[in-house]
Amino acid sequence: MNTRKEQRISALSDALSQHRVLHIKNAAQILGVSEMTVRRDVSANTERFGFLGGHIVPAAESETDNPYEISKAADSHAAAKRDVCAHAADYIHHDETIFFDCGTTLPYLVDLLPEDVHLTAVCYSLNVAERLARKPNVRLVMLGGLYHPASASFSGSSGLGTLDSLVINVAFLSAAGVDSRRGATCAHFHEAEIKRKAMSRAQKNVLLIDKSKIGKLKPAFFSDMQSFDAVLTEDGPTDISA
Amino acid sequence: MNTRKEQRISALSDALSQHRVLHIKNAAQILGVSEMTVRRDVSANTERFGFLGGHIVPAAESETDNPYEISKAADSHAAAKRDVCAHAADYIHHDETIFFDCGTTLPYLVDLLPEDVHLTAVCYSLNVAERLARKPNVRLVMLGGLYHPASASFSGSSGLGTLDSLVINVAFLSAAGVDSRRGATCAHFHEAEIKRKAMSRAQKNVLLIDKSKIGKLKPAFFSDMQSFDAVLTEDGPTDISA
DNA sequence: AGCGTTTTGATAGAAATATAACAAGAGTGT
DNA sequence: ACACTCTTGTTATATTTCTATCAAAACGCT
Repeated sequence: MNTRKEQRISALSDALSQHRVLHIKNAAQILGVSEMTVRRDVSANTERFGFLGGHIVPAAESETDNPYEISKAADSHAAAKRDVCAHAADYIHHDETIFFDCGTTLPYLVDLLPEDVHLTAVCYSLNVAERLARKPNVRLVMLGGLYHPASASFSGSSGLGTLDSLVINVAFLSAAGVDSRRGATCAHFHEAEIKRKAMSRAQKNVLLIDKSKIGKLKPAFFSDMQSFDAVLTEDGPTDISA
Repeated sequence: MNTRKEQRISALSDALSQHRVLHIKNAAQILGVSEMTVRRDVSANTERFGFLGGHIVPAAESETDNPYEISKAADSHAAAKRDVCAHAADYIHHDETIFFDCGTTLPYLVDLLPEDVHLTAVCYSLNVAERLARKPNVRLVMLGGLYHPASASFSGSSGLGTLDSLVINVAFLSAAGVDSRRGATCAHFHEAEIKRKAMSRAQKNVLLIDKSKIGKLKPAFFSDMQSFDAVLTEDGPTDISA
């Protein structure tokens, strides 16, 4: 069975995968049917398509139901993270090899990278890799392994092995907890392992944290504070031991 | 300088990275300004934001100008690829380890995977990994290395080494060219290397191609046709040597 | 062909979004 | 404080999108 309707759905799906969004008018033209029919097709297939204004979008894009409950906290955290990363620009130079840690802070740093900066980037997080892959002048090296959804990162000996063959000029690290006496900690042990190895391979280690992390303690230790060449918060370079 | 406007832009950016789209009303509420101001902010920052219906979306999402010039060819290719993948479902069973090749066909296969199928997936392409990572019941193993934008895939000895430690039940492979006498070929040598290794580790090798690939020849050879346990096209299992 | 069902297109009215113009307010520098 | 500029909010209007309804067309079945 291959009804007309199914054919339209299929064609719609194709068109959408090309243009990421499609105006109903265009969709109607493409499918050779009326706008009304397009509307009906889309609303009958909410698992695949969604509406947004007068446009058709892939299902995932359509607006989440939560009209407004962005916690002020999460919101300001994000702003803080961007501020933190703004200070990191000073440590990035042309033609260097940079290690990007996983976590929610580092993606902001990648977004802030100028389009024209030419560098080799090393990462082990899907989030970060996606963004780095879009930069035209970045040579991307990814450490693979087993995927961990919680941090969108990979773990495994092959990644650690790859690090052994790399010279890293600067490593940008994040931490879920930072304490002047107990050092930098994160939530997962596999992350700590990669962080440690990356730091040992790097000429310069820069920790990027928003201030909310200071004083916190997480299960996986990966470095004492002395090992960082700089600690950047939203206020710029900061001395944690103080 | 950190004007009110810049703060809003920043906050908008944060809100957008949480919800992928944002209705103007909600944005106005979040930022504590009028809808008119939100509109002005968005239209003043077309590099970062776009409009879609009454909604704000990340810049990349907003509709491309081309109202309709989807080549019939490209269009039917996409449909063909989905059709090809539809036939592959028969080869996927619970709790097996599946290798996913890179290329433009395989992402369709991932999209077609049922949510509830539990399997270990091995891949070496960013496209495919992103999609696999979204599947709740998939344990993802990614082969890392140096990134190749042309195929969104990675190459390197660490990935090959990882394959050595895996047992693969089924490998789904793609090819840019298929010829009954000269075998399966692809555009890049680093891909061929991975494909060969993956095939050698797999109990079953399934080639997924749309029929347009038949008779074509590309620079990098990776397998003769006899080595495939099945060749699937949009017509289902096909005998290429015929 | 004839009948009932389903699908499609057209229309009109309601709701939402977009644009423009103007007034009120905030910020800057003298 | 004053004049000036820039930013923001409000209102009104035009345009677009949405929903519901009904008639026409296509389809399936006997």
